[in-house]
Amino acid sequence: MTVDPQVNSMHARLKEARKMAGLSQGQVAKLLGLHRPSVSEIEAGNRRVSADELSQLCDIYDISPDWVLGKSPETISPDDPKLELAARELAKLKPDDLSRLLKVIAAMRSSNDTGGEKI
Amino acid sequence: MTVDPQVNSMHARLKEARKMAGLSQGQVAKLLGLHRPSVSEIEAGNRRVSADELSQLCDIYDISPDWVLGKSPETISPDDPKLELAARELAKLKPDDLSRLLKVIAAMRSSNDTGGEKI
DNA sequence: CTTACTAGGTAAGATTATATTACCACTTGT
DNA sequence: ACAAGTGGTAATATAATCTTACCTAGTAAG
Repeated sequence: MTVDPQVNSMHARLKEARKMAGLSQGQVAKLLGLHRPSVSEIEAGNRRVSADELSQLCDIYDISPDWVLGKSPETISPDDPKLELAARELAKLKPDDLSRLLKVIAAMRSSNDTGGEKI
Repeated sequence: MTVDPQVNSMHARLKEARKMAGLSQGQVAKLLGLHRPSVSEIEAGNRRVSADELSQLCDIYDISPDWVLGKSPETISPDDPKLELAARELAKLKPDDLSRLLKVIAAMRSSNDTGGEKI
């Protein structure tokens, strides 16, 4: 998802997630029962987000609260013992997600991957 | 972490987590920069919790936002065959691919997707 | 070029929630 | 009994959000 290390604030992540979900502020506002300016101010960092709103936004955008609040590992040092970390992360996944992930892995291995493209 | 099926609301989980951490409302209030009645009302479900406050509470109680918001995924049993398969596949990845994958995992965690879409 | 439509940012007054102080009851220890 | 600690709740002053409105930029047609 975010692959951009400069997206480090919650409101920026929420904005990014909305765009990734292909939704407008107005659509999100309607889903949340808010007015559009409220969504605008939230994404500008000028308005707080309640825990309930955060929960709904995570459902809408299909992201996790951990990630929105910056509790998920965002950057991994290239020379870490990454396999063990990956194993720990895998254990946290739901079975369906793990199945999806296996497909991602397969796709990665079979691609020639000239680098640079986002997931 | 979990466990009491009757603890199904966020404020109840926050109260439970505070007690598990062995803290009083007054101590938490001081750590959060709030007054004690605010903590009391939060745990009674009469006051909203902002995302920032939620984040701080998770740090203080050593819990995850996913759990507080009821999005904690079922974990896969450590001896799940799919987990071993995934680990073997991960070992075949190039380092850069693995780094990218870890980010995907972080974003994917606990997202509720019954939609069965392809990746 | 003009019109219309969509998306998004922002201002101002009305409305609502929170902050702050205070007082209450209960418990524990002196 | 007393004091200290914990937690629930009320009243009002304060701060936040809501709601409406107006503005700009971009885009697609006429």
